[in-house]
Amino acid sequence: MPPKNERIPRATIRRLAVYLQTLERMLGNDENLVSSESLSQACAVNASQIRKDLTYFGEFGVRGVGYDVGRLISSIKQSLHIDRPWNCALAGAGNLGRALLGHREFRQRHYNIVAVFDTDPEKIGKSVGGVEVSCSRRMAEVLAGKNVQLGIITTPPDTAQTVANYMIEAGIRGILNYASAHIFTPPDVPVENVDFFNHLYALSFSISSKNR
Amino acid sequence: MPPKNERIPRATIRRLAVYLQTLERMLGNDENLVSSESLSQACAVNASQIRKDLTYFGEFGVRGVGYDVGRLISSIKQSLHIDRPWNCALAGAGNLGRALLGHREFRQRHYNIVAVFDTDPEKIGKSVGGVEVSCSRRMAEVLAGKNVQLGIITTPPDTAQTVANYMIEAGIRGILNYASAHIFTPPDVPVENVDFFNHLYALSFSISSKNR
DNA sequence: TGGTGTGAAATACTTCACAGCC
DNA sequence: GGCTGTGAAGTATTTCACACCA
Repeated sequence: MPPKNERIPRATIRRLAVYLQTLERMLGNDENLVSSESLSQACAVNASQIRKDLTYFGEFGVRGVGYDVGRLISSIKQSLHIDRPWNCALAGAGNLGRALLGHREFRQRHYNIVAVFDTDPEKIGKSVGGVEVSCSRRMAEVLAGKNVQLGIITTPPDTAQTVANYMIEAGIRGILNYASAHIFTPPDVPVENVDFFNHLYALSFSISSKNR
Repeated sequence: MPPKNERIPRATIRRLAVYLQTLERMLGNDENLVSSESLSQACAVNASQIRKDLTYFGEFGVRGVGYDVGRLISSIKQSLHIDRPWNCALAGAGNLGRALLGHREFRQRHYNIVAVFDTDPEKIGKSVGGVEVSCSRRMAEVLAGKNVQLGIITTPPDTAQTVANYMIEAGIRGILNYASAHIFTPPDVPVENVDFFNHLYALSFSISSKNR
C-alpha cells in the first residue's frame, strides 16, 4: 500500500527520528534484519506503536520476517524528506551559534549552514566557523538566490522575533528556535522550539514530586 | 482548593515553562494583571488549556479579574520546584558543553554546573568555564558529598550510556541528554532528551509535505 | 459584567488482538 | 510459525460550555 493521506501525528515524526538513530547504530553493528519487537527493546517504544508509525508512510516490512535495516533507514529518510541536503541560515553568532557551527553531525546529516547573521558590529565581517557574519538587517539581500530553506535562531530572547521577521521576509520556509521566547510566524512557516529550560524544569519537577 | 493529586500530563509541564517565559516578559513591561485570554494570545495556547493547566496546582486566579502576574510567576515556580537552586554535573567538555557552561541564563535560573567531566586526557585537569575538568571514570568519587542532583550529557553518542551509568552510580537523580543516542536508566532516574535533529527532521518534513 | 474553575464532549494518540501473508 | 499491518478498544489530552463568584 502506498503512503496514506491521514494526518500524521507529531509524536510519530519525533519517534521516527529515534528509530533512525537506533537503526543506524544497528547497521553499524552489521545487524541487517530487525523485528518491531527487537527495535522496541532497543529504543523503548511499544512494538505496535513502531509498526503503526511506519505504516503511515508505506509497508516496509515482510510478514513473518521483519524489516531490512538498510532499506528501512532509506525509507524513513525518504518519508521525512531528509534524503537530500538542506541549506540553513543561522542568526546569532554567540556561544551557542558557534557550537552549532562546529557541530560535525550537522554537516553529516546534510544540514548546511551557508550564512550567519548578527547585529553586533564587532562580529559583522569576521568569519565564524568558516562563514562570514553579515548584518541581520541585510538578511533578505544576502540570502537572495541562495536557496536557503531553514532558519536557526540562537539570539537572545528579545531579538528573536525581529530576526524571525527578517527570515520570513527572506523567504525562509521553517525556523528552528533556540531562543527562550515564543515567536510568531505565518501559518506556512513552521517553528520548532528547542528549549533547554523546558527540559530542566521537567526534570526538576519529576525528581521532586511523587507523581511519575 | 489545594493542589490536586491527579497525574499531571507531561505536556502541561512543558506549557508551564512557556507561560513562565511569557509572564516574565510581561512583568518586565509592567503588565501586572493577565487573563487566560490575553496570555493565550501571547503564547499561542488555548485559553481553557491554560486555565486547566494552572488548576492542576491550585487556584491562582480571581474570577472576573484574572491573574496577578508576579504572584502567578511565583506559583508556577513553586509548582515546578524551580524556586530553589539545582546543582548539575556536565559530562563532555566539547563545543556544546562549553556553550552551555558559558550560557548565562543557566545561572540566572539557578541551575549551577558545579562539576565537569571528560575522558580526553588533554582536557582533564584544565579549567573550562571556571570549572576544572575531571575524568569521567572518577565521577562518583568527585561528586561525593557535593549534593549534585542533575546530570547533563554532551558527549558523542557512543559514550552517552557509559557516562549515564557513572552518573547513576554517583547518585544523580535526573539526566538531561544532548547526545543523539537513547540511554537506559532505572525508573526512578528520569531522562529528558534534547535532540536537535529531531526538530530539524520535523521541519524538513512539514515544509515538504502537504499535511500540516 | 467578566473571567475563573471544571464537568462533560470531542479529539487525538496508544495499545490490543488478531487476520493475513511470507 | 512468526511477524507484519490494521481495525477496534482503551487511554490520554484538549476544547467546549457554563456554573460560579469577585
